[in-house]
Amino acid sequence: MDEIDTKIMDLLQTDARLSNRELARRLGVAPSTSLERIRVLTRRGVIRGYHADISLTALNRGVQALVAVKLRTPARAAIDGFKEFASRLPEVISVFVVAGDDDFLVHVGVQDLDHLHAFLVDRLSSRRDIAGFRTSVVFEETRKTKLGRLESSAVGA
Amino acid sequence: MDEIDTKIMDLLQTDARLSNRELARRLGVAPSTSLERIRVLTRRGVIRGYHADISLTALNRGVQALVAVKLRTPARAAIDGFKEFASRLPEVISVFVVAGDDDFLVHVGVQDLDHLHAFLVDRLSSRRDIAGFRTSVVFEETRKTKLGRLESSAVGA
DNA sequence: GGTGAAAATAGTCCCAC
DNA sequence: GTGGGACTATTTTCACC
Repeated sequence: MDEIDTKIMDLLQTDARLSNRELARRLGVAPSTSLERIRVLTRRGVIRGYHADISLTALNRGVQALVAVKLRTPARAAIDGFKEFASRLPEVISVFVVAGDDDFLVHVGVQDLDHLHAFLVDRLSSRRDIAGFRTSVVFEETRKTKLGRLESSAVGA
Repeated sequence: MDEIDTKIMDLLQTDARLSNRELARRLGVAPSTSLERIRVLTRRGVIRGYHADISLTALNRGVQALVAVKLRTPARAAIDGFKEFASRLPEVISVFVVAGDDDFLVHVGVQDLDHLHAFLVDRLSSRRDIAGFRTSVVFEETRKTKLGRLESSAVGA
């Protein structure tokens, strides 16, 4: 994982459709070299895939919310059960299994507030395994398009 | 926004590096047609970009957390100020400005729990504009790689 | 809007270093 | 692990439908 690999990750995070030729040019290596680097990074699971970023509005998901869910009995079976359930709902964008005040944070994207309401009362409230949930409607989201690699270092000392 | 556009969004969400030729083949249209469709979708802001999905572990971010932040005075200036601040921190993956019990939900990714601790006490606790925060450490994340377009419909009635 | 063919450009493999 | 070169494939434009 040297400087070239880091730069490949940076460049492909910014524009996954860069041609291999252009990638090689920016790296200062031959195209065959960058191609081989990409292959290795992919095989090692460093590059997990390439995805188009589609406007949520175009997907009829102009309204987003983060729903913190607490289960009645947060044991393995209940957690796995809810996780599977939530992941399959079309409104759900991502599901975080967490430690803290809650057991899950569910990121949902829906058409409007009526659909958010419907999601909460029809899909969540009816589940017996949920002790309760708190909903945070999203006003604005800032997502980093390019994530840098953090220094591998000890803290403080 | 017809069936072909929808399928383009699906296919490019799944694999942004699909060649235009292969895309056209799967759509059942000529390559020049799919190329033009992509151009229009991009110009209209439906396709926002193409990004490689890089393993968080490879980026030294094996530990993730969601931090719910409450400001002392959630007025415009304070909100914008904290949003700018949080977005610039290298540990931060995304920032949600929300309504509800909190003012922000900050998604962070760091090397380990020591670095999470350092992030919280060094970067957040020192800020005078923060009334408090709650941290949820992430055990597991399930993110949808392909987001479908939701039906455009009224709820209930 | 969509198509097909031609010209320009890029991807990929092999082999020598 | 890297780079050059040859071969193949893809992208892109454009006149036409």
